[in-house]
Amino acid sequence: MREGPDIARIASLVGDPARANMLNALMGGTALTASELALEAGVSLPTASSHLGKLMEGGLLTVASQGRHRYYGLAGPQVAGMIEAITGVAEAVGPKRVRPGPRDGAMRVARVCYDHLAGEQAVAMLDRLVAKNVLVRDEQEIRLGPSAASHFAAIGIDVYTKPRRPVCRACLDWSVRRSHLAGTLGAAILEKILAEKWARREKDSRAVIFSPPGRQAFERVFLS
Amino acid sequence: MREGPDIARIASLVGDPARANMLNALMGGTALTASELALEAGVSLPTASSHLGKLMEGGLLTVASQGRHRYYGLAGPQVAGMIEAITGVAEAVGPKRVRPGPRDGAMRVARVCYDHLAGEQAVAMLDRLVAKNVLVRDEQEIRLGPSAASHFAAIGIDVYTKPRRPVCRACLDWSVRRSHLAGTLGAAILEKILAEKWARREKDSRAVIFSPPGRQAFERVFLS
DNA sequence: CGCATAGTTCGTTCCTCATCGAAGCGTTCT
DNA sequence: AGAACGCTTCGATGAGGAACGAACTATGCG
Repeated sequence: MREGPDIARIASLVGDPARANMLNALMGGTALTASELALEAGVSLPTASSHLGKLMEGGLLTVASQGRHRYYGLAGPQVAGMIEAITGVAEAVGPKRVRPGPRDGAMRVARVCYDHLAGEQAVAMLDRLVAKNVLVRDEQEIRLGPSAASHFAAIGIDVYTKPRRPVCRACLDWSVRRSHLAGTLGAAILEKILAEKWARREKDSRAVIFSPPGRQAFERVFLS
Repeated sequence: MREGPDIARIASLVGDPARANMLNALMGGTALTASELALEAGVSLPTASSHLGKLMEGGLLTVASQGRHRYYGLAGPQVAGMIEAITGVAEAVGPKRVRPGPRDGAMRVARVCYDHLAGEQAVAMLDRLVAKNVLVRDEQEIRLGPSAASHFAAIGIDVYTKPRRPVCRACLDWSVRRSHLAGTLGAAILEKILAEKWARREKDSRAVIFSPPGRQAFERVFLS
């Protein structure tokens, strides 16, 4: 009955679980591809595409086509602010969850994020690689350092194998609120971790469980 | 897939047009009854009751029972802030409507708000009544002034006829962002306006159209 | 008590919209 | 060119939920 801006239209866009997950994933500021968002939301690609279309039409998203990839990002700080506000209310009225406590401890420590490792372990690893100057952090971007090629070759990872995708990318970690390493290099490292059987994936979950010796090996290689 | 506060749940509560209208109506800060909100949202009472139940369960509303009335209000400033944020986005991305222009001119000038008059005419009327000290504004409340009884009696309105409901109440006008007069007195005045045929109601709309002589009469009685 | 008003609950109907498989485009790599 | 990949469009299916009428509870009035 009332006139005025169509707040129901906007709110209902955020009101779908799949779309909410996508928006949440984009809150890190990094633009993501449709496939990544589909995984993030837990829906198929066609479904994700449909959702993205609606979010675009609603003006909540922008898109940048790069080759055959389409990078979706939040339309602006105002949209991000709105999501923050909604999150605040949801937190306030939501089930009084125990303080940052170990809701799902394993997930906080290490988990899969698309095709690479996320969680405390992943954040620590990126920190260490940057500290050792193997990787160079430059604002939003991450680049290979001078010793990167030899450093990773020693571990059995060729940083130049799949040049199609960006080799490195920063990806914001929801549990730690800091970045971890994505891109082909991040994917290769996760692949190695699983191939060496340092860790196994929890069934039907994104959690990654390290075995005690596996953890030692990982720390020796990436955190020393 | 992502953990975290259930933002979709909250957003979907706001995402229904009926509920959005209710929340919008409550943004004025005045608590309203279920019937008033049903009218505001343009739905039947049972439907409104169901919506209110959901908003309560979601923690967005509080309720205060007074006799057989139940006054619903926003749960707090955080909720109001969230609605503001959503409204901001909706305004920004919405159809670039012409500046406050006469979207529906008649509605801005005068319309029905539940059982009383709203719009520019109503706001002007309340201003004038307060200026003449017939009514006394005291913060949120409006009370009868010393000359109120005689003043309204002269027009043929008995301010003491229906003591069940508050005689006066402030109601925020969405188009002008200022208050107009609600309560039994507000209702009685609207009744008189229609009874005297100073104005007629637009079919299927809340607009109230004054005839030229009717407008003069109204201005003589209430705006002089 | 009986009647009126305010609100909720129940049950049914109906429609929107999320979902996915299959197929269709455009890009990139070999 | 052909194959692989990223993404969108189309069509069919299905479930959730918004809507209202009717019946029920609760409060107030005479």
